[in-house]
Amino acid sequence: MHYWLVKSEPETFSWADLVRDGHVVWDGVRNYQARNNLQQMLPGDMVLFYHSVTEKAIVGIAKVTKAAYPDPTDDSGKWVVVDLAPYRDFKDPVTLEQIKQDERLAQIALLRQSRLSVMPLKAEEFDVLLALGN
DNA sequence: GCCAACGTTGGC
DNA sequence: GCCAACGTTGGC
Repeated sequence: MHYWLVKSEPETFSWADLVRDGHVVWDGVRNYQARNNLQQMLPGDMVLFYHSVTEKAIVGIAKVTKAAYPDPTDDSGKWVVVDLAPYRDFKDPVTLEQIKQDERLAQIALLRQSRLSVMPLKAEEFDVLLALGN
């Protein structure tokens, strides 16, 4: 079991959209580091869902339902997607501000590499965020 | 709206 | 292979 965090602008695709649809093909990733992370995801892995730009908060937990396969929106064959399904809502969204203020999360990739859209989380970080989010 | 941090592109 | 120019992301 591994833990991950993905970002999405809620105006483009929100947690509510994922809950409504029941699943999503996580396509459009065009960054090598993000792709490498996608390739390591396995079914059952937990994925925290972060709303960037307007909300700046983690709002729910998704699960990987299908491991990496070629991105159908890409002709070059270089890029991959995974399938995600909603798993749990965060009762209390965990804001970027909260994350910054929690010393246990000082090393989180979200803060250290602000532009990365798919990143791994340590189990300890996941546990802290889960507790904050209820 | 601005800008820092990065990633990519293309000329040399 | 280097690096300047440019584009994008995302926080502020």
